[in-house]
Amino acid sequence: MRQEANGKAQTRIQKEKTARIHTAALSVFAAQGFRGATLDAIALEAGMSKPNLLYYFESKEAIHTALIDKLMQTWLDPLRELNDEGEPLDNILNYVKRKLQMSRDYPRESRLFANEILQGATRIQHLLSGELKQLVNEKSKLIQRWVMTGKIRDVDPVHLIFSIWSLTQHYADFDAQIQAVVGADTDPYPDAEAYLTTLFSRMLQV
Amino acid sequence: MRQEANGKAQTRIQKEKTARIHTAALSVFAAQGFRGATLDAIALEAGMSKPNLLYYFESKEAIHTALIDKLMQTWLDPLRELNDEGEPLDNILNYVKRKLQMSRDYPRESRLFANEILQGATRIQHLLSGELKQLVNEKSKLIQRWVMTGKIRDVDPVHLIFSIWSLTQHYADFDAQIQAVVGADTDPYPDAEAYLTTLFSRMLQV
DNA sequence: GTCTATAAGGGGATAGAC
DNA sequence: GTCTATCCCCTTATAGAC
Repeated sequence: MRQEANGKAQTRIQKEKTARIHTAALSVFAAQGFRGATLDAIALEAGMSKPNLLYYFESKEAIHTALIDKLMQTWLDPLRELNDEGEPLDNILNYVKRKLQMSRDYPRESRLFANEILQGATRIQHLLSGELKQLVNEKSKLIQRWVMTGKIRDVDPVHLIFSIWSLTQHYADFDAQIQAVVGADTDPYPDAEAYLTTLFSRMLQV
Repeated sequence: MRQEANGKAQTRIQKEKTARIHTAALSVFAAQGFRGATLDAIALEAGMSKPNLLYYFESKEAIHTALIDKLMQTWLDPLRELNDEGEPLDNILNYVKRKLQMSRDYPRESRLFANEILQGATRIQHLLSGELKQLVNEKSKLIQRWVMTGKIRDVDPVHLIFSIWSLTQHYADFDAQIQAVVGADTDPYPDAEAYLTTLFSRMLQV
């Protein structure tokens, strides 16, 4: 039985190994989905044997859960930081840029999340209808106030948030399709940022 | 060996069975992904035994391929029909509405496609970098002409197309998340259509 | 802590009776 | 055409030596 599987005190070597497993599992789960991922593939990617991997995590499910939990802690941070300081439109545009940057920097995390939602979100249902819903409601009110006070044009706040998620995560999740269209040698992100800035500016600017 | 696995002449009963398998497999593949889907689950859903299922399709892979091929025949039809008749902005708005309607009417097809892209699109790579890319280039030129002649505002045509795909398919693919936020008893599509119409109108109207 | 060997079970596919 | 029984590989997880 592993002693420290739930994030308690760990030796340096334990931390290093669990981190390597996290990284390897993230790659494999993001690329293959939960069922498509195998412990063999994760162990290979992490450079250790399968039993060794299972010395650090008690099951495949446990690795996946750890990854999802870790992801959900930070995934909503950009939205949480949407606030009432400065110009409302700039705040929204900055949120869009930050989310797009996350797609670029953490495409595996985005795909892990997308796989989870696409297949019914059974493992994170409680987070979606609890914390996520609550956060969307809260930020919707903020956006609604901006509309009421004439800071931005009239818009459905909830669908505005959905559209930001959709448009930014698309560049990570549908990367295979985007690369096929623009060519593997072309970086789509500069054009994407320009396009999204234009889109939200024109839609919201009074 | 099945004689008619590749869409040749079939008896009425063969057609009916293969259709039932298609429908069942679509549900299961869309919900679970290729690896997550099992022949047991498909057979159960189709109301027949597993060997019976394999009498009509020689393998799990064959069922999946048949579904993907069928899907790809029609998936791009709305974009193909984007043309130069009538008002450019109306054409684009109609394309958006039609794509959104497809998400509503065919969510399983959308998720099947999303699963495929998300996991690297290895099985349809040739279609993406062939037919799809070609079609996007062609329609981009059309949109570019509308920009040049001042029919719509200046916009990156390729990213405009990406954004239409992203925003409309999002309502099918991320349904679990959307339902968690708006509530399972609320139909998000009317608001979604209003929101997307506003979005693209404001962005493109001269 | 890490390994080799292996148990246990799921799942794709086939054999052969009817 | 359809079924029951079964094969066999793949995959998760454990046993036990080192």
